[in-house]
Amino acid sequence: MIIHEDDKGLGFLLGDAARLLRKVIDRRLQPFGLTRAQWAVLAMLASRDGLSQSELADELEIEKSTVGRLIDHVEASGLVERRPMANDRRFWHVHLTEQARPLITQVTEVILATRTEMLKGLTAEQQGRLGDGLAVVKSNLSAALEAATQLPRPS
Amino acid sequence: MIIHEDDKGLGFLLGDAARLLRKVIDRRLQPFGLTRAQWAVLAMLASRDGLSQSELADELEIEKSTVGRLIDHVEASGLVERRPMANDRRFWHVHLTEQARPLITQVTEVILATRTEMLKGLTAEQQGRLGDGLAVVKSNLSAALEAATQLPRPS
DNA sequence: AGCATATAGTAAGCAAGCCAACGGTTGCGA
DNA sequence: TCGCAACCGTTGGCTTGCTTACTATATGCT
Repeated sequence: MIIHEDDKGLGFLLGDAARLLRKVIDRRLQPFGLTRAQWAVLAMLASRDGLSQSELADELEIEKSTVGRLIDHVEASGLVERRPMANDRRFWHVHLTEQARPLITQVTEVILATRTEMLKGLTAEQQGRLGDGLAVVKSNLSAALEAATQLPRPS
Repeated sequence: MIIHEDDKGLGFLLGDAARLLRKVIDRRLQPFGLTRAQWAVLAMLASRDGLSQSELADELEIEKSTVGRLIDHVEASGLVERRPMANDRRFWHVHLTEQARPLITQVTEVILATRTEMLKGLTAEQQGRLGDGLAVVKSNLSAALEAATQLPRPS
């Protein structure tokens, strides 16, 4: 009765699901001129406007060079604005523009609809367990990454 | 007690976990001169040698243009060979080379070790439920993608 | 004061996805 | 038989991601 797609392994399953999700969202956001990655930036700023690029990189867990390019795009689209900081000229605060607000409310609906569609057929409890499981996996992988990075073993 | 990383939503969680997994595997496969995507090709050929590129694209669920470039890489590494098909000169069969075999057994161990590491702290039943949940999500997303694609409704 | 170090952001290069468009083969139908 | 449709693979262009290296600015230590 259970689906048990074990042929390809959980790792591939995880990658496939994530890739599919990106594909679906990219398509649905195309009419808005956005991609999934750009939306992640906007969504973060919607709740915490004025973050610096490095803070954004930390929150989104991607590299700062990637964040820089993403902001180039959304800034070119006029959705975001880099404002210099007075006391420290090294970094910028990234702010949403006026025209971003209405677009964000629209896109949020699309995203939420997609999420419920993606979780169709799962009970609330199953969804919770899925989230818990993914969180465990994520923290295991973070640990593995750090362990691999610090080659100098602390003995 | 439960981790419940719901702030960013299940979609982001899924993407984050998948991105981390790719990062970890890419690092661990770097000594072998492989990436995660190239490994996917080799793993598929290991069980079904001689597939065509289109068949590979179907199995791996990625575009044929992506498959073509992946094969360019692994072919340049000497792990794979494009053999013309006699009766139909349109396509090639992709075959593993001799030197690929031992490498595949080595890499398989790394991959399996990473999988168990990624699932550390989850019981077998939890792992099963995680896989089932992901499979449901994946099939929901596939359906969403197809629905979006076929604009001409068959009425 | 002055130099070393750390930090914010940028730039260049590569891999992997996608899409769209093209060229070469095959095969079917008029 | 001829031509058109379908199919396989390639190419080019775009976005995102990582890595590494670089510039500019701050800060801290001597």
